[in-house]
Amino acid sequence: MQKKRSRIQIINQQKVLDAGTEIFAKYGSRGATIDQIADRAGMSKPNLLYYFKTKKEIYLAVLEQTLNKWLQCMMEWQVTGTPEETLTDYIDKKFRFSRDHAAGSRVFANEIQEGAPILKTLLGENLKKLVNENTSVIKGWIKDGKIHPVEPIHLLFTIWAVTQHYADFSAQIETLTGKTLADKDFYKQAKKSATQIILRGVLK
Amino acid sequence: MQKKRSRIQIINQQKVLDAGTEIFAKYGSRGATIDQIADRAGMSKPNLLYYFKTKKEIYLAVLEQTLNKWLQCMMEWQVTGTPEETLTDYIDKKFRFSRDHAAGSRVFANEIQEGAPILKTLLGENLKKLVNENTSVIKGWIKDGKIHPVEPIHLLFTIWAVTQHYADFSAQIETLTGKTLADKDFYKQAKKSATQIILRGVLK
Amino acid sequence: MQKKRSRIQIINQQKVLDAGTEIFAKYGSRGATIDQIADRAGMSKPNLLYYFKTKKEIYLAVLEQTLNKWLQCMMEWQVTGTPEETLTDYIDKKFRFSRDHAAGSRVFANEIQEGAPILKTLLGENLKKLVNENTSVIKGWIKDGKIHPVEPIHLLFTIWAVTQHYADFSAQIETLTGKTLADKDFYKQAKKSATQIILRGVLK
Amino acid sequence: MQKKRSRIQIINQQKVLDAGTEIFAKYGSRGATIDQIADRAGMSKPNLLYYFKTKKEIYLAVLEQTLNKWLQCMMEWQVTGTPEETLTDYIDKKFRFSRDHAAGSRVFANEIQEGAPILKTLLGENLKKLVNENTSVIKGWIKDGKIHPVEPIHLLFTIWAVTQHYADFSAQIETLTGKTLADKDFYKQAKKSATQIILRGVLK
DNA sequence: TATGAATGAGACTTCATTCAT
DNA sequence: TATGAATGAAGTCTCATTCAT
Repeated sequence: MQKKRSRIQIINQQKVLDAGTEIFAKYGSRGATIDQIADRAGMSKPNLLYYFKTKKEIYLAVLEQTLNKWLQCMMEWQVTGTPEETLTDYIDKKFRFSRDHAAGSRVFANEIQEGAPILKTLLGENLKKLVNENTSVIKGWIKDGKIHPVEPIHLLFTIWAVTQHYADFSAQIETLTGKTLADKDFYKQAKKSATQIILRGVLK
Repeated sequence: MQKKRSRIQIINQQKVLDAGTEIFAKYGSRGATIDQIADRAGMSKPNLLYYFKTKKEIYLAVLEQTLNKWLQCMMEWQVTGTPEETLTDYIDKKFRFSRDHAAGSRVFANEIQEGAPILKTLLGENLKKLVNENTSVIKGWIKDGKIHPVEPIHLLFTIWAVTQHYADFSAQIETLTGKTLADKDFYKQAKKSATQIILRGVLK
Repeated sequence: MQKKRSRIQIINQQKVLDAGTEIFAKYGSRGATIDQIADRAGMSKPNLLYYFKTKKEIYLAVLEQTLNKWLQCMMEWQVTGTPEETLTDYIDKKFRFSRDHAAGSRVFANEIQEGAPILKTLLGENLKKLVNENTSVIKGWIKDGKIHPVEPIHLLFTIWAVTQHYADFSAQIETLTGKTLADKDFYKQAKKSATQIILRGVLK
Repeated sequence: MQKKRSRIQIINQQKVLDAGTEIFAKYGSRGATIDQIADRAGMSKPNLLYYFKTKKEIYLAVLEQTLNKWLQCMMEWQVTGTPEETLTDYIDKKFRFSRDHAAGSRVFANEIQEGAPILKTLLGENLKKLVNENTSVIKGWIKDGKIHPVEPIHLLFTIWAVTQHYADFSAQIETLTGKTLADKDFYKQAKKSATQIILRGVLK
């Protein structure tokens, strides 16, 4: 029997998660303070702690929520189409994630920089499995002569790098261009450029 | 009259900078503690504070030192050669920076995620100027029909993204491959893959 | 006009008093928390506070309830009989109190250790008067040559010490013997031993 | 190689232990606050925490220090002499402990009331062994017809009860008599009365 | 009568920084 | 130059109490 969560509980917990995502994205799990999170969530610190007993608990929930969305994105790698279709679709999904979950992406980046003490246990072997599936598909393409020979794992890293960059370095990008992925034209342009380079870079 | 710096001073200050770089890379400017830095530097906290009066001073020095090395790397963009030569050389330099200054790169990444409050003043318009120079060159190549038309700034972002990814996400990469850029073969493979994709992606 | 107390009110207030006695006995007036008491009383914290407005109020009520029972016990010192009868009866009553109100006895012990800030005002001169009456009786016995000469107050302390020990140190006693005063045989044995020693110790 | 402890460290740690003993005696492990302890020790809270990292650590050290003194007292049960000599000596030692370590005795009393979560592990089977040795001796006396038949364990409890009572209930005793064991005459009187009653209570 | 939600005060603990040697 | 000792400020968390329903 699962715990009943009243309407207000769900709303407030989500408020905390959203605020926490923003703050953890900026300052990391250690640098972030409950005060900051409570402030951004628009509630008092003790009230926040009524919903999540400890800072760690908030961090965990933030990580988990982001992870779920991220895994969903990762798993939707469509293996049925041609390499061009598959890669285009994958890059599209990753870009969408970067735009819609920029802060979450940065929380991940931070967690990884801190040595991923939590993520490792949350992910376990899941990521490895997903990656193995993806690289297998790429290997197949190469064997079938559909794309240029390239180390599959590095192709994946390249895609991740480019798509996540727009989320993780949005501050820098905004300084240089005045734009973020929230800007529709900029988003299209960024996605188009990245897709072009990568596709042309591997397709025969 | 500038302060005399004895031999031991120079050595110890560098010890602190190295330790600080590692710790700030992991935990950000707020999350890092002087204790951790002193510990890694192998000196007592008060002794460390004899060399740098405050935590902020350490952070600033770390940032500045990394910035100098980074700017040097950025400015060595050789505009004389062909696009192929120029890009190959640039990617090579960025990869070398990622390998030799992985922690510094992560300090940057953190600083940018925190909103780059210090970097902005340290960089001022320098980065914009550099970027403008680079994009001008790329625009010239396109106009001359030497490379496919791409948004120059996004090409730059792509290169940065890929090259920095190996430094900033080394923890994740190590989990998945068991390797880091410190591994010679892995380094070559990564650089080769990235270079291939990007060059093929833009060259005609 | 006194407040009407409904049936449920009386029941719940007693629940709180019982739970409070247990918890205050373990952790003292400061160390005990309303949460613990509410938990043990099987009601929510706000509901508990509907019956007693503050923690102090609970503590006071617990103390007062125990005090009443204790005074009743103390006042039933039967002066009419022989020393043997009187002491036997007194020890019996004190033992019964220890058995039936072990937790209450420990609440007292705690209160006294904390300096008895409340008890002092609740007791006022009552205890002194009672003690004076008792010591007078003992003095009479001595004068009449009925018992060995002994400082009356120390005889009282001895009786209190032994009888209360079984309540206040029941945890230790249980560790060593596996028994408590709730065990009928153990209770008889303890009372018999104590009575024997004390009676033989003072009777001629 | 054991940690070096400078002179001032030893002094300050002892200051904390003494203050801690007093405060824990009054308020128990939960009710006591670091502020109170620091206050009584005459040092600032952070400075106190420089010597003992947590409140629990102080509590443990207090308990351990008292335990050592207590065990020493318990183990000096001189089995060589007559029952009269042995018991007199034992009561004397227990009284001295009550006088010299009254606060420590109350810390114990509190710890036992809280269920002795720490003491149990610190003591382990030690106390049981000690008690078994003592009761064996008493059984021998009874078999040899040297003392009246009594349950040995209850004789021990009686002695403990009376001797500890003067420490654990010193507040009450002071209220009633205006004296504590620190008063030489009162100490002698108390010890004499207790010894008389108990000896006469068991010796033939 | 009962309880989920909210909060200010205060307790524990960490940490940057200073002092004294 | 080096470090043990000390501290104020700030951060995490608990808890008595109140509010609203």
